[in-house]
Amino acid sequence: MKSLSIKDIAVKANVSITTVSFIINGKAKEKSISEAVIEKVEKIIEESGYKPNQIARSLRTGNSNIIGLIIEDISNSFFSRIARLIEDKAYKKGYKIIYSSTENSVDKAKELINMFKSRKVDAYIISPIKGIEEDIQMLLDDGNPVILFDRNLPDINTSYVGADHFNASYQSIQSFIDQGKKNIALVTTDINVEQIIERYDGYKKALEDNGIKYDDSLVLKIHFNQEESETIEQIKTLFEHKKIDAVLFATNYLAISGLKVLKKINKKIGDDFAVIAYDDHEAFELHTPGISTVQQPLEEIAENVIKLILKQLSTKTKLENQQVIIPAKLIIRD
Amino acid sequence: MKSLSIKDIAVKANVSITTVSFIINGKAKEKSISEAVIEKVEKIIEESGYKPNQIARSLRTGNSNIIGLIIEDISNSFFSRIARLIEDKAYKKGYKIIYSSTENSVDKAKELINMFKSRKVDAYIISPIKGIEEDIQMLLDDGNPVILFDRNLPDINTSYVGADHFNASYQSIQSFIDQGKKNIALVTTDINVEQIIERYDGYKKALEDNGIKYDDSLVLKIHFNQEESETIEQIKTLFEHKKIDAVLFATNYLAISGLKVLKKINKKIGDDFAVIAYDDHEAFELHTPGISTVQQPLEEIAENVIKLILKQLSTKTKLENQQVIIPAKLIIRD
DNA sequence: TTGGGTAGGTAAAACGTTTTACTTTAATAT
DNA sequence: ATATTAAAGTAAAACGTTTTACCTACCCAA
Repeated sequence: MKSLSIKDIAVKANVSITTVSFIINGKAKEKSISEAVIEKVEKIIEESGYKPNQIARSLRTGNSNIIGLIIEDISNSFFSRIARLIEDKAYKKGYKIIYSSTENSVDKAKELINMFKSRKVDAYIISPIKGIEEDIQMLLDDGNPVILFDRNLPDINTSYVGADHFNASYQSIQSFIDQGKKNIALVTTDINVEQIIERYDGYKKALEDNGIKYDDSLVLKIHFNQEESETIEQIKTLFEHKKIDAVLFATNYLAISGLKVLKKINKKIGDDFAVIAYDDHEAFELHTPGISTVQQPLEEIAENVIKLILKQLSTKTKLENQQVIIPAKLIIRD
Repeated sequence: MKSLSIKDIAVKANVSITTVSFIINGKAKEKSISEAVIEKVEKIIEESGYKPNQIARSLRTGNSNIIGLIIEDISNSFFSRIARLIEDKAYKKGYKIIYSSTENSVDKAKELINMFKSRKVDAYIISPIKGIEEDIQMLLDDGNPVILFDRNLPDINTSYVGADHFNASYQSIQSFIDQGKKNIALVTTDINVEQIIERYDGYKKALEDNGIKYDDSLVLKIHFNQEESETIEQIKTLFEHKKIDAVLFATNYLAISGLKVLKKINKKIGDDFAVIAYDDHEAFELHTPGISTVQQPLEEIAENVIKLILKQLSTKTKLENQQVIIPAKLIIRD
């Protein structure tokens, strides 16, 4: 069953294709089509259930009403929740989202950009990784709206939305110190992205400002793509061999691995051992005792991303770049 | 900066558009294009970074290499993990995914189907809700490959992949009874989908088979779209006013709300109060004591879905429908 | 010498829209 | 009476591909 085309409608209504097109696109008035014709055509469209072929439309107009979303991993709750919020808001403005996960692979990220390009997406929302600067720059050079979020690329000159990772990290460490902690560990990942580096910098600076000597052996950098069992081993080693009274986990999945270790070695969180996790997770509220976390303002991030994108899309000229840095919130639980 | 077209390549190589097209599509041999020309053109394509415009391609060929994925909510970890697995596997075969969340709204689901239709997606993977049977039937009538997963629609005659919800639920209840429990509650949702109904039926049948009288007041049906605070209130009321020694939660988010209640009213899970949650969640393993769960075989579900879709896509004739029911696994923790 | 076959290619239609530039008719102004 | 303008609409080009049907030149067999 072939689907209807604008031509079928035109024939049925006994008018030209042009006329139907004007009516579909709400330009009937301005192109002085009579009320009678408008009504007739609209009725036929309604009855026949005709829907314009978006592909043909895209080919002709050059835009697709699709926004490409490139993230690290849709199965990570931070990203899936952001994705949902962005999808929601975009949907209301008539935009669809195509997403894909890079899995932190530069090659995959590049491929994704190419694929989005050949699909002529109208805009790009990217949580980037190092190594794709050139590709992003090409998009910008071609005049595509691009917004980075969660992680920034210092060399790229475009809008960015993200949480204030440095301060969030700093404050977490400060709160440990205020509780009298001295031996504070950091469990982080080795992926080389701004946001992780800032968390590290915040950790270091807070120690320094409080006159505590930075000890490299208290910082554990977990390899990104490794099996969880190995991660658990490494954290276990750290906990068992070092004198530690507090630990900041730089991501929620690392914290989850860390909590598994604690359960395994039967170490209790309490007065002599404190934990803070970066990025909230349902498991943390439920945990006994509750796990303190740095909450990223998901809603606000999504809101700002989509606001910037839509603003950019609705004007043809390139807008001023904006760097939106949103404070994260330290939630203390026990 | 306009992007390159096949014409630009043709001009540069001093051959016809047709020739370039044949080469791009690997039909050069079969169309007897000389080695020399092939090489020349390929070199130019390589150097110029030309990528065919997929939109034009889609318009001409009628297929998009895009698969539409319609789910309830991408921010639910069950769906986001399935989505990731499907995306992965599809990607390897050159297919992209467009997804959207229905939020359990019939209207939104219908809109999504229409939107996918007008975008000419090659296939549909749908976790359906009641009320869109007609729309799905239309897709099938038009010859589109459609696969349902997680939830089936009994009236629709197409392939389906999902877990064996009835038996998983039955076994959970049986395990309670084997532990000597008598007053077993079910906390479920009021959305009217197969998979939820099966869980309910399994609960009922297990009680019946063991000679325990079904008590309607022990079954709490939570309204789907309500605030979590209200859910917590309702569960709290149930726990406080009824004599209960075991409870099965029909979804993981309900279980999480339930655990929050237990924490709040300071009721311990143990010998006199047992809990099983349907669908695993990281919080359950970490919880003290560990929460037993019914684990859905995500990987297998995704695998089967994509296998069926790809098989269907690679043949032009409609294949035999398949109903793949995969056993779920009861994981006992403590 | 003719006919057929094949190697190596190309012109042009088609996919379903949008949009520009144009036509026709009627009304109005001078 | 004539020029101008407005109203109502349309023909055809263009977007970038794929694909069908064709063309030309050459070779070889009968």
